[in-house]
Amino acid sequence: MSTIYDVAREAGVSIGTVSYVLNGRGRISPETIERVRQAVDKLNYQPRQAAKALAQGHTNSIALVAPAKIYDYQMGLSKVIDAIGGVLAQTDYRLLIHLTLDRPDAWRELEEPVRGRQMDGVILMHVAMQDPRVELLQQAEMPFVMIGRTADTGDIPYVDADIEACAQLAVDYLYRQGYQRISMIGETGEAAITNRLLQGFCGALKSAGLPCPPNAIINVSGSPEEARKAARAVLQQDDRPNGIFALSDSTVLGVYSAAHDLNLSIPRDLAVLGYADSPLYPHLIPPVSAVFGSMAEMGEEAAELLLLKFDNDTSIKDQVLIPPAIVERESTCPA
Amino acid sequence: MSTIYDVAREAGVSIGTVSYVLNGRGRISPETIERVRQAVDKLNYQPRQAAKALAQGHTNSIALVAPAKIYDYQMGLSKVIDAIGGVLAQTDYRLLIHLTLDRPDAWRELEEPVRGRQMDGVILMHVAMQDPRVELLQQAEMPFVMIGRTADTGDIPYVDADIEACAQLAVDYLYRQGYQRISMIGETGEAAITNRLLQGFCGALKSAGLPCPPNAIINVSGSPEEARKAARAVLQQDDRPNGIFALSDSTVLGVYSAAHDLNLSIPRDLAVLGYADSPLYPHLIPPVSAVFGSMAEMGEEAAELLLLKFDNDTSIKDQVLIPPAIVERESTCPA
DNA sequence: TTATATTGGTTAAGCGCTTAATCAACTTCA
DNA sequence: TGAAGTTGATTAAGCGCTTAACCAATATAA
Repeated sequence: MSTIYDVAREAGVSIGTVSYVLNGRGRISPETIERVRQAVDKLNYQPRQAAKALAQGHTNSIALVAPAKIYDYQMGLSKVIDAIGGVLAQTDYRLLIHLTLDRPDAWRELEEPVRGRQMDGVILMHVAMQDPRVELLQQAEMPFVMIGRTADTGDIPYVDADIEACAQLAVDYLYRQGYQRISMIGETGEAAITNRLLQGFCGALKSAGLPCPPNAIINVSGSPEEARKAARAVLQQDDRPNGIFALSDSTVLGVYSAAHDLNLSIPRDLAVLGYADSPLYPHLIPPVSAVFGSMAEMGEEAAELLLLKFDNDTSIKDQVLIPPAIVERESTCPA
Repeated sequence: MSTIYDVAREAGVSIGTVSYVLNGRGRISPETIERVRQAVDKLNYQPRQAAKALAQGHTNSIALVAPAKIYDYQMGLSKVIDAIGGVLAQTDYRLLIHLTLDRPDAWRELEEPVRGRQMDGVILMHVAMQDPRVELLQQAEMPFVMIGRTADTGDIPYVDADIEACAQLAVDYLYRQGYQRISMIGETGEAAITNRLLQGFCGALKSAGLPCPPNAIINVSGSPEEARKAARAVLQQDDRPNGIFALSDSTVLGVYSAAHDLNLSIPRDLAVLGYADSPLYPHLIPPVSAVFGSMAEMGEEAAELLLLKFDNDTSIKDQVLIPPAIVERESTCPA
């Protein structure tokens, strides 16, 4: 591999000049620029990133950290990547992705890169507020933004769907479609999220003049199997729900299976409303209606927020809630 | 952030000693090691990766490059990551992930990191042999291994499922289950792959004493919609197939929808056999039988192969084919 | 006792860049 | 004509590590 010295020699200039040309700074004459360019091409030169990073004190890359749990991908990872990539393309930042396996202590794999400054900033996606990585980032004074979690404390920047509004909208919508007995099933992860969901849920019921049932939310782990079991149990009760708000695509899969088990037809006997913008939804049978805040918007906001942090702009709003919308498909019987 | 100088001062030794302690090399007394350790802890020191990389000439990280196309995730990305992670955990290599968006020229985003030596090696997953990135890696003399593609030329190292054997096994299996009119639908990507599939497909038919039909393989883009249309067209023919080998999970989704459109019951009227080990398969209705070579095995092999390349071990077999297996679920009517 | 290893470090060069400071050669202007 | 910019470079220090080479002190062997 050729170095900046080779290029300098080839072009008959000093390495400083080469550096200035490559970075478009300094005062260099057009002829010299051209000579350097040609030398670069001829030698097929590309600056070594480690050297650049060491000299500059930053790496010009940001990392997206997300769980590798497969069904989470469906929850819009690619849309987020797309959006972040779009924003970063305007800058000279690059995007690294750290997918964390679902193993105990897997978070530690982030320690070396973060504290060793492999990146300038981090976007944490679908990572719980209490996750040790949050503290890691804070202690390492690494700028970061969370996606898909709403913080309770004021000092953690995040972009999230307005899940309270989501729950409200979901219930509202189902109710208006004629489904009056509504349950939520899914993995809420944290108490804070559960509470926010219940808030929206009960709020919607109340404004419809209905009481807020106990056990409105059925918490299951992320796997479709668990959701299937839970849904089956609920759907066998006397006063079984006729509308289910399923909090992830894997929950939807479970609920669909449960409905099939019990010979319930969707949407005739049971409405299923998904959460998030899973690419799976249009392709299940029947296609799944869903409520969600745009992942693309969240990705964009998060990226921009992080970039602002780099300019240590303190005047920015650190907490962004994306308003939800409904996509109507066939699992909820459009009136 | 503290540097190695701070640690050296704190421990009362030279920076060389600190470096030796941290890397477990050199000859250092237990007492000195302890002192350095304490200084490291006290100052919360972590070596800056850029400095380390520059001094050592390598970064101790390898990159997994894969398309960000969402349905591809299902084809085992997380299993591959898991497997690679498992292998790398034994070493001191770290795994970076570069997800390439489905945009023209998106491959160029790999140019800077690769030529700038941000990683020591690359694993290319589900990337075509003719992809410009292959040439990029070769020109940059960056060690790499491909996953999920079989090379025709001898000089490109790869790990892939034995797709010829997959097709053969698929047909064989369907045939034995009583499905005699079999079609393949999916995105083959390259002519080489199509040919290999046909080879296995027709081989199996021939050994069953059947002729090899024209149009045995229906090539569609990766989207479920296209697969749905194609499947619907095929299933409306006079002599419609009663068994379909669907080459990806998104194809399976399309075929399932098509069957539903035409009121065909799976597996009674139509058997559907998926390809690859998608986590989706167990959760569709009915659960999807599939044939595939283990993604975990592929990931492991690829990682080990790459590590061997680092020791420029030339004596290694560069081409690995993983033998396929069948997972029987309910979409193919177990006899 | 003297030559020879061994132990436990230190020294300093080098990795390949960036960039502030500097400088020589021209212009411009009073 | 000389002082003051301006242009287009060069110089050299520094980023934070690694590591070969070296060295002093102590242990071992002849």
